[in-house]
Amino acid sequence: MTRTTRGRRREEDQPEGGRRDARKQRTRRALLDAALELMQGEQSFNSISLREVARNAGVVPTAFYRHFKDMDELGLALVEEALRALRQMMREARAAPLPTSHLIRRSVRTYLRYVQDNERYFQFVAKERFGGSRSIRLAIRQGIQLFISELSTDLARWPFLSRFSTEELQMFSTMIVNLMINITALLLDLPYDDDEEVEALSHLAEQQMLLIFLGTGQWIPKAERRARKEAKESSASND
Amino acid sequence: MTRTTRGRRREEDQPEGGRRDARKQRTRRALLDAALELMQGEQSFNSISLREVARNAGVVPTAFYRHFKDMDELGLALVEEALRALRQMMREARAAPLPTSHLIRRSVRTYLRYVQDNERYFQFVAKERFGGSRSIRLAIRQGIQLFISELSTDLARWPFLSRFSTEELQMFSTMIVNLMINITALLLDLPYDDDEEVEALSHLAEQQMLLIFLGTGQWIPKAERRARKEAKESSASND
DNA sequence: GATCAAAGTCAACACCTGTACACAAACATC
DNA sequence: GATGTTTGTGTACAGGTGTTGACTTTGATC
Repeated sequence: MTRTTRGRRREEDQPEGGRRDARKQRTRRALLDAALELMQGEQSFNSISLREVARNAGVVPTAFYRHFKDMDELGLALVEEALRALRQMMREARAAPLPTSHLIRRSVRTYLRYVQDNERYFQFVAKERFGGSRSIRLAIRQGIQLFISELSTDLARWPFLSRFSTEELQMFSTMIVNLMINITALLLDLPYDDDEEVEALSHLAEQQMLLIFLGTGQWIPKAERRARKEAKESSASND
Repeated sequence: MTRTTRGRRREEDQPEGGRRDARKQRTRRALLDAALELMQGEQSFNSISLREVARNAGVVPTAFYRHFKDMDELGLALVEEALRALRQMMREARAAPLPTSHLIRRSVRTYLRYVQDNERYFQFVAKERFGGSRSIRLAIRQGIQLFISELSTDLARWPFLSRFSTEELQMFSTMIVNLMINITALLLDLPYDDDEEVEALSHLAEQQMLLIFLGTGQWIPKAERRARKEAKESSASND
């Protein structure tokens, strides 16, 4: 698909460094940015028009088609960008792991800071997670699911969680991620970056996460549950 | 505002039982239903047009204005209806309290059944909670907040939760409600009422709720936390 | 420098949108 | 039954929409 030229092109194949391509990427970016900007207000993705996006990108409507065949295609591109950025944040976090002291506190704050820095993307994802077209919703959910899986393999390394099955770890991760998504939505709805409010949200998230970890501490792994049940039954006569 | 007639009207004031009023209510309902129906598909609320709603209600566009001044006003009416129905469900649940055995299991199933029966409203709320206009978002959030408060006063009656402050109970309730909202969204996205899938979702919800309750069992009330800390400090010399 | 495909512009189309206004029918009140 | 209000209809307007096809400009390839 990329090979549109006549098939020659040897030396500089990967870089795509042509002045032409640079220009193309620039207006593509402009279109994506325009869409993101338009969604900052009241509008949802499928209530903004192709023409609006083009206008906002400083380009004529028909030029849009040189980059996306559809608004839907642009939407999927946005989802992909947003999730890729998120995954990278997580990869970085893994590379430089946080010290275990105050781990929850630090993780929450790092994440919320990241949300504030990439507000536009999160705004978009939050709105479209349930409100978007089927394809967009699916793409987002898939991305989040992947995120959950990665988190659960991280959790598996913790000593006091190692006794759980992957299925159980997935459940814990799901709850943590959902929790953070809810907090994210609240953060995005704050009128302006009010540090005090952000602080309150951080605290709330920490509390909720702590509650979940306390819960895991009491959770009886599925593997043990059957064993205990049998033990109880055999000891019933001893009572 | 209701008193549009010349001020007479004595005997049949409350019933509003005029043939005229009945007709008005009927088309008002038709408009609301039309909007709900249109949202069953891919569309979000602010991507459906006034004309579309009118057309779907079997009425001419200009007739719309006899009932709502705006699409936004219709949206708020839908929010109000949805939340009122939900609150009533809860009131009924309180009137005929569930037996404590398998309480979580029964509550979850009752609720999910209710969601399935009122699918259209939940579809609407789910989409507009983050995607809608500011006023709609606020109305929904306010309604959910009220719901959370009611749940937390219910929880306060449970013996093993009575030691917590209202603030803490609110947090627990928030988590439970958020959890159920997430499950609701998943339920709404099932292709068709696949009983097996619904069963799986029920189970998931029960597990997650159980985890939270396990967490509350380990949660140290704020009031005690200070006390324990002091006790620990004074006993430090004894170790 | 000639050639050619890609990126962007321009004008036009058929259609849909919200809203204003004048009007007809239905009903309640006297 | 006359009168006035309410509910819904019909027409019209100015403007926005997605998509088309033919065009110019621009940069890469030979």
